[in-house]
Order: sequence, then C-alpha cells, then structure tokens
Amino acid sequence: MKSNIKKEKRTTIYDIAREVGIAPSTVSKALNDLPSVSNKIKTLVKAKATELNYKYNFNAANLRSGSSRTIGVIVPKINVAFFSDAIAGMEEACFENNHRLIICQSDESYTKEVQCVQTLIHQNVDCIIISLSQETRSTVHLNEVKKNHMELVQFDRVDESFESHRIVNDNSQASYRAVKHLIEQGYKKIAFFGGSGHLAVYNHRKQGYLQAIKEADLNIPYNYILDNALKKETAQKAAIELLKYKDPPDAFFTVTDHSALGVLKAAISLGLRVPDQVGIMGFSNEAFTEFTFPTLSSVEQQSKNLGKAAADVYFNHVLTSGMSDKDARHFEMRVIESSLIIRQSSERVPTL
Amino acid sequence: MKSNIKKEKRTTIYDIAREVGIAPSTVSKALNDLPSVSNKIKTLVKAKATELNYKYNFNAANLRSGSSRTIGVIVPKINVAFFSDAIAGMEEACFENNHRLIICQSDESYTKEVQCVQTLIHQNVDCIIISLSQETRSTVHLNEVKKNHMELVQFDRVDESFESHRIVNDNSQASYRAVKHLIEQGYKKIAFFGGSGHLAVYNHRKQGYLQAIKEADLNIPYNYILDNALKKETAQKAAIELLKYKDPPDAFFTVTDHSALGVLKAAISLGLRVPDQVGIMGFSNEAFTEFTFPTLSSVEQQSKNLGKAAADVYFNHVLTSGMSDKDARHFEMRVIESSLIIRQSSERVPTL
DNA sequence: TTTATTTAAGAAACCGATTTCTTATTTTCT
DNA sequence: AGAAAATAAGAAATCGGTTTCTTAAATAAA
Repeated sequence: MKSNIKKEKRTTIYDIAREVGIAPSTVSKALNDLPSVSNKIKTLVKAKATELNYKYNFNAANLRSGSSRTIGVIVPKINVAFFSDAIAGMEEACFENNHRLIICQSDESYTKEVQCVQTLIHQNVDCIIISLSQETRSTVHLNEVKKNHMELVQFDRVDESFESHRIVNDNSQASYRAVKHLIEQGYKKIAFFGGSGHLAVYNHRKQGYLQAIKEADLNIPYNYILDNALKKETAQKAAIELLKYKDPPDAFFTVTDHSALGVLKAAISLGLRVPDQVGIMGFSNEAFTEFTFPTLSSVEQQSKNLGKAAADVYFNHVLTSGMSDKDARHFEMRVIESSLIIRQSSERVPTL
Repeated sequence: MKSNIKKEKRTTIYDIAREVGIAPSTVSKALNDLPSVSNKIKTLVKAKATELNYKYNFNAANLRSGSSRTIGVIVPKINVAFFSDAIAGMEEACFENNHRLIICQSDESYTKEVQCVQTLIHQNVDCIIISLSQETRSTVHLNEVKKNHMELVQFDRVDESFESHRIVNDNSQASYRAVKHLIEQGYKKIAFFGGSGHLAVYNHRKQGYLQAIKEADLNIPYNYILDNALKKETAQKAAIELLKYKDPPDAFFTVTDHSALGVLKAAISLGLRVPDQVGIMGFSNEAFTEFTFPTLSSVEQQSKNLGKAAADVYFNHVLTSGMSDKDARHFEMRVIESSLIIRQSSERVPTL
C-alpha cells in the first residue's frame, strides 16, 4: 500500500518515449495512428500508454495545432426548455464528433453576450453557436468572431442582416398551418397576439398568420392584431378586453404558450367555453400545455433537432469542406420543420 | 478598404513586446497586473493590447500554469428542468469567478459517464461536478479524478460511500415536512410512492415519510408503501389498485411529480374528489404542477441554488484554502433547504 | 550492381503564455 | 559616501503535445 506524498506528475508522451526507447514525436504519431509509424511501434506505444495511465493533454495539443475541438454556445437562458433541449442536441452532435461543448448564457443582456463572445475567443473555440439576447441590436461582437477565423452559426433568434450560417424554425410556415387549422375548425374571427417587432422570430410568425387569414379572405378588425403580448398577464388582460368587445374574436393565435395560457384564463373567467366559443392555439409546446384544462394546442419546435442541426452545420458543412479559402464559401441556411400539436383548446367536436 | 487575403495571425504578447520595445515576459506580467511592473509600462502595454486587438490565449496559459480555470459538469440529462436549472446556477458562479463551464451528459448511462470523466480529465479541468447516472453502481471512474489531482463535487445523485464534497437537498427533512403537512390537513391513511432503492435521494425521501407517520402514530398497512413508482403510468395503475382496495388511502406522498400526476389521474378516473377525498403531494415542483386541475402541491428544490452551491464549494472552499496539502483536508457537505409549495391537491378548506 | 524511391524513425522547432532566475538601477540605511 | 536592500525589467526555460525537416534503412527500378 504505497501512499505517495509528493503528487506525482501526469505521464506525458516523453515518459512513454523513454520507457519504450523511442522519440517523443514517434509516440505522438503512434497515438494518433499516423501512417508513418509501424504497427509494431503503435502496439508497443499504446500498451505502454495504458500501462502508465497516460492522459492526453488537450491544452498542449490545441496550443500547437491551433484547433481546440471545442464548440462554444451562447444562449439567453440555459434553463429555458427550448434552449436546454437545443443544447442537449448540440451536446449529442459534439459527443459523436469528439468535440467539447462550452456553454455560456447571456441572460438576455447585450453586455453579457459580448463578454461571452470574448471568453469563447480567448478559449480559442473552433465554432460559436449563438442565439441572440432580447437586448441585442448590434452585431459588432459577431464580427469579432469572424475576425478570429472562427465559424459562426446563428440559431433561432438570428440577425438576418448578419451573414453567417443560420438555423431557424419554419416560424412563418408553422404559424400559417396553425391558423389554417383554426380556420378549418370553423373559427372566423381569429385574433393574433405577437411579440416585439425587432425579433425576426415573431415577425415571421405574424407573417404566417397574415398569410392564412388573407388566403381565407377573413375580415379581421385592426384591433384583433396585437404586438407585445408575450406574457401570461399581458395576454390575459388584452384578451379580456377583446372578448368583452361588441364584436369579439372567436379564436386566438398566440406566439407563445404563456400568452395562450393567459387567453385561456381570460376566457374561463368570462365564462366562455373553450374550444366551443373560443379557440386557442399557442406556440412552443411547453410542457404545461398538456396539463391545462382544457389542454392547449401548440406548435412543437423540435428544439433538440434544431440544436443538433446547428452543430452539424459545423461538423458537416464546415469541417469536411476543408474550409477551402476561396471566398465562394456560402452560408448554410437551414429551416427545421415544426409540427402542430392539436389538443382540446382548438378542436371542435364535429357536429353531425 | 483593405481586404486581407492571407489570414493574419492572432496578435500575441510577443507582438506587443516588439511594438512597445520591451520583453515578452514583462508584457505578460503587465497584463496580469503583477506588482513587479511599473504603472507606466502597464498603461503602455494595455493600450497597445487594445490597439492591436490582442486576444488572450487560454490554452497557452493553461499549458504552462497547469490550471485551466475551467469546471466540468456531468449530468444525466441536460434538458431536465432540475439539471438545467442547476447548470444555470453553476454557470452563474463560474461567470462571477472568471471560469469556464464545460458540460457533458451521461444520458443515464454508466459507460457514457465514464467517457465524460475521461474527456474532462483530458481537458485538464480544475474541478468536476457530477450527478450520477441511474446506471452507475461503481466509482472507479471517480477515483481517476482524484488521481489526477482534480477536485470533485458530487451533487444531488451522490454516492455516499465515496469521499468527496457533496451538495444535496434536504430530501428527508423536506419529505418529513410534506407528510406532516398532509397529516395537519387531516389525512390519516397516507400512501407512499417511492423510487428504486439504490439511489440515496429516494431512500432519504422515504425516511422522511416514515419518520412523519411514526411520529403521528399512524397505522399504515404495508401495501401503502410502494417502491419503483416514479413514472406517471406506473403510479396511475398502482393508485387505482390501492384506491379500489377495501381500506383505501386518503392521501398520497410521491417522490416525483410525474408520479403525483398519475395518482391525480387515477383519482379523477375513479370519480374521487381531490383534495376532499384524496390528498396528493408530489416532489420537484415541476412546471406542470401549477397547471393541472386541481393544481398539485409539491416540494420546491431550489435547483439553481443547488448548482451554484456546488460550484461555490470549489470557489470558496477549495480555491481560497490554497489546497493546503495536509491530509487534514475535509470534505464539505452541504444541504440545500427546499420548501413546500402548497397548492390545491393537498389543502382541504377548513370546515368551520 | 548501382541508383532512385519509399518507408520508418528521430531531431528539433514550435504554439503562446508563465515563471524562475538574473541583472541593472534605485532607494534606503548606517 | 558606501553598503545593503528593494525595485523593475529582461533572458531563458518551461508546459506537452504537433509538425516539419532530416536521415538511415529498406525496397524498387534501371
């Protein structure tokens, strides 16, 4: 039972080299399975490596080779279901490709987002995947990323004016389908509760809504269409007002589930039957939507796939294409299809 | 408008040294604000650094100094609310202390957990924070961490037989209080739905339950106490059986909210009124608990604080104590207090 | 058999910081 | 004023891999 007082140093390729009686460079090559090393030596080296409990040192390798085999991700909030699902997807992709994932959260603050970018640059990550904070209006920090020859992938909350790979949901299409579904259920006076105008996500959802009501040639009063009603309380108040209106809506399409929940509470408080008298459709398919009474219809965003897709843009598109320096490099733009989850709040039982 | 064809190299301290006309070592010291450099030089160096858009290279520093200013965290699932909240807390602590956070998920698999540990060792992180996977029975991989002189902090799903810092919830106390609450509401025949025996978490929750019913001197039939009823479906089935029993329980304490939800569905399907005829109390305060009908009482775990506490053990206890090599190093053991969230499912309206 | 080519291994520079050890210069103390 | 001590800057080794460039040996070609 030997208890070592002095903490013995980690074994390095030099230790292996000495023990096997060869040069350190050969050990490195052997461990990396380079063809210029004989199988005999490779076997010898690998055996000795396990024997000495050798641990590869990423830092040393990164310093010399320049690539860190690491992706950094910046999200507004780690513990929001949508983002943690997306991160889970990225982690999966990273694991498959033997990369590390460093996460940062901007907390919806532009200042912190800039700091996160700096940190990841110092960390020398190969790629940064980012979903912008609510506060972010400028993209100078993203230019920094490019300057440092790192790949950049924007996802979900993207700035469309900034050139980079982009992975987004089919917000407009999904909204279009959602509203069309409401129309098919016989609703004719469909209100829209949206978000703040500067975020593309919410704009697209509005576009989808507008397209659907236009196609169906519905007559919608201007005050049915509301921006900045993302939160439960705001939505609830607004819905009560609308429902008390002389010409009230018979359905609501909201860009978040929290908003939908507010509408639901409003309808219940006014004694209106959902989905009979009021139809409701939310967005995001938050966990709680299947537990409300009645359950809430929503749009499932495939967040995990979206995250995986974002990472895969780097792994497939960038890594394999060998980053050919011709300026002809194009930016990948992927749209992840989301699907309608029809629940009680929007499905009228057909009257035979 | 200069477009650089050749990708110019990142500026290093050597570039700064050359431009200012001093030695690289002095630049390093200046940037790190070491006292052995005059303020004049410091100002000069820092100005030149910003001018040249200098980016600190963590890898190089880590290699030389040995410490990476990075914490690695391993959780079973990143996108489970409890864990993503905990990670958010850790990220906060890391940000405050200028450290990076690398996340790995074991996916509840022992094999993958071992791989994660290896990766983090290669990465040369300073500390590993881990919550064990369901599958994990052995701790040889944790020994590897110690061998490599890294700090280890276990949280939530811990192995009590393995010596390390540990951060856990007050599972037993919280359960005790939860059950006591049920008793105060007048419930007398309280059933328990638990988890698998090998996880300390669930054992402790059971202990709390047992203590409370013992203190209240309640007479509980053996079949009221069930293990392995974590999931909704299992719980639902088991609850139906129990409620149809000639001598049915009048309340349930379950170690997860999903289990509680199963019980709720069971009660409703049998036409029983909750909380009138059946009281229900879950654990974890999952998001959906406030949206069920009736809403579910539960135990709020302060997961974000727990994560922050786990990281802070490293920052406060380990980093500051200078890691004095005396074997007298003790392991910190912190218990995070959780709180009861009383909702409709367990609160009987007092009969006057 | 001699020359050209391929193959396998080694030597040494390198990545970009940190850190220790010197040395030159100032300041302080008798 | 002269010796001792403190200060500020520099030189050089170092961390642990990777990578390029040589070189020696083995094989193929002429």
